[in-house]
Amino acid sequence: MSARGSSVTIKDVARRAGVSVASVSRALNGHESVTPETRQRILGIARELRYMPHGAARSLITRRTQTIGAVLPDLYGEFFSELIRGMDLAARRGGLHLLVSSSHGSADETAHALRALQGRVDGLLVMSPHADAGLLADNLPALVPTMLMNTRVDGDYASLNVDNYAGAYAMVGHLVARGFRRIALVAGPAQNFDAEERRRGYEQALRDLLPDAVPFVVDGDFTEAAGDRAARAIRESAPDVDAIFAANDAMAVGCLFALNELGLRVPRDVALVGFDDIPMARYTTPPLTTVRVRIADLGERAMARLIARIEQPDHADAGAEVLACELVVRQSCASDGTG
Amino acid sequence: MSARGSSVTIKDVARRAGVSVASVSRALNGHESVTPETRQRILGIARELRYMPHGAARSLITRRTQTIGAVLPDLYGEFFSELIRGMDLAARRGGLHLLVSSSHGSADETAHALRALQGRVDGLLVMSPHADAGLLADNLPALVPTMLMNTRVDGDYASLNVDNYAGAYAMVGHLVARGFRRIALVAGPAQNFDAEERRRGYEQALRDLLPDAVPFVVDGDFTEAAGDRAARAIRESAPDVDAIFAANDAMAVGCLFALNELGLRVPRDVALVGFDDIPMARYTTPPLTTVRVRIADLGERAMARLIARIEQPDHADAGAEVLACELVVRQSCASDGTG
DNA sequence: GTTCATGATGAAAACGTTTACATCGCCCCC
DNA sequence: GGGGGCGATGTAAACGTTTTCATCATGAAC
Repeated sequence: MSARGSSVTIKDVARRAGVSVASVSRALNGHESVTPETRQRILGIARELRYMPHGAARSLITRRTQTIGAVLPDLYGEFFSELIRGMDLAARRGGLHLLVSSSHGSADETAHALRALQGRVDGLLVMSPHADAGLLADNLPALVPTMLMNTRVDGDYASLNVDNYAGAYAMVGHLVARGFRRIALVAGPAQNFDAEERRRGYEQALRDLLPDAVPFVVDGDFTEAAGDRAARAIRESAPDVDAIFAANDAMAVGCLFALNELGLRVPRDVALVGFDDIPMARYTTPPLTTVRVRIADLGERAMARLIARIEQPDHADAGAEVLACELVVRQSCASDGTG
Repeated sequence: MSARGSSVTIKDVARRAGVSVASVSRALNGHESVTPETRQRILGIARELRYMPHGAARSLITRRTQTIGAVLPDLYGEFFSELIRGMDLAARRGGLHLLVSSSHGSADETAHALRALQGRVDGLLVMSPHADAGLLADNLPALVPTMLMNTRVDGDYASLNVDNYAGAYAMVGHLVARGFRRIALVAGPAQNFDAEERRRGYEQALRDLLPDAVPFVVDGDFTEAAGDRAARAIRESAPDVDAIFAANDAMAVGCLFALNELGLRVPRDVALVGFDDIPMARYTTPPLTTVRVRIADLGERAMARLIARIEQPDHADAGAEVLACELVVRQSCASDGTG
């Protein structure tokens, strides 16, 4: 029928129904002050015309977008997959959409993403382990409720952090209790808040529990490839290492792969533990001892708190919350190798 | 300073700079017809005021959102993680954002998501293996460029499908060549297009290559838990099965876990193969023989085609494209068990 | 010293909604 | 029968941008 280039608007519906746009809006949004017959007629015509409200126009006037923006360092791997799942869960419960944006670990891109999200989201979930206070202060839209995750900055932002320090400390404690004495850490990327906290936990635990041991840290970047390289480097330079603590599970998986290729059996020849408890951890052979982060819960909780803040801005739950971790013992670090 | 509830707009900048909003807009968007000094003054004030353009308002007038909407059946697991990564890659290259929406496998939610995205996106990437033609016709915004993925419908939509049939056929061929004769299929969810095509490939290959064999299919739903259950069911009811073909890798991982628990060695006691080649597949023990889908490529390619359509609507690349799969042979189906 | 092009700027319309306010019947009640 | 209340509907403003068009000054060309 209409060969016009633009799509059908509320005006078209109003014209066809012989009413004003106000009535169409009211009918569509379920206001009560419109007679049942008019409403039916309008609804019928809207359906017939395949009318769909224009989101941007609606947002402009209502100041609501029904969307939460999530700015994450990356979208790659099981960790973020789980995180997004948790966010999606809570968002769906609140009837909200999820706009994900990856900063690819770059401060520039983080800034750009934050600015671009202004006016398209009702709230912001920002995980930027590499961000500093200035960046956030400069680029966070002033009036958009924001929740920071695993981020170093804690002015009076609302935030949610994982207790990386305690988790790493507990893991080292477990290894020591099992009799391991030469424990290497495969660290995460430099400048990364999570990575730094985990390393801090490792080092402090070593100081406390094995005062004579010297920390042995090899570099990594949270990827499987880095784990692979690290394991080979450790075997090369320090074959007496009896336990490898990878700062996340992805690297532990890489280590496991390399160790297998080197003909070493885990845990008989060397113990191996990780951090995060990604879904895959229980399916490796042997299943991986790790620190459970409840990644999906983290995303879900952050989203839920954010939504609460949006719905009740007065409550102003601007606190910093820390999520406890939990040691998950599987077969990859049995001291006697029998699991 | 300003204690007003609303955030700073272009008008505030204009007032402070003593110019009209038009000039501010021009300065900010890099138009040439504004003197260098005015531009500098405006830019300075904008920065000082932390002005950020309101996305919805801008979209309303420009009819561009710089955002692509992706409606996926789910956000859970490595498959979607990889898919999203590919999309993100291509989107970023085009300077676009990604708005993901999960339909949780429900037609209602798919419809709702599609409608809600009207006016917030420049293009739509829809993967709904469960959708039928009517649903899409009713709910796809008329003028929004759309790309369908792994979806049964193919009117004159632009689409991108994985060659599931050929992949499954090839896998069965490989198993037969290796000498396996009693091959069970752990199927995907009913009504799912991908699942149906893979099953069709399995059944046809069996008919062609092992005319005497009767197909043996157990139900599954693409989750690890289903794989676990299926493997136990197979061992229970048909211990003579010598190869298990899981319709996706997640279920294969579940099978592997169950088989290990049952004390069976893969591939010595029973061969196991999957489909998708998720990143994890190479890290299981033994590494998993599977059909590589190049998931990230799939997402990237779909996004790239969509962007091309948006930028050059005339070219109208509305074709149906099929992405070939590739057999990846690892150790989980060696016929002699030595890999 | 006109005329004309040019380049910088401003005024205002437009985008598609929602909603405060005005209007207009209608019915009820005195 | 008139006033008051109310329920249904319409009018128009508002949201924050971009962009067309008009305006105005400036300088060049004659």
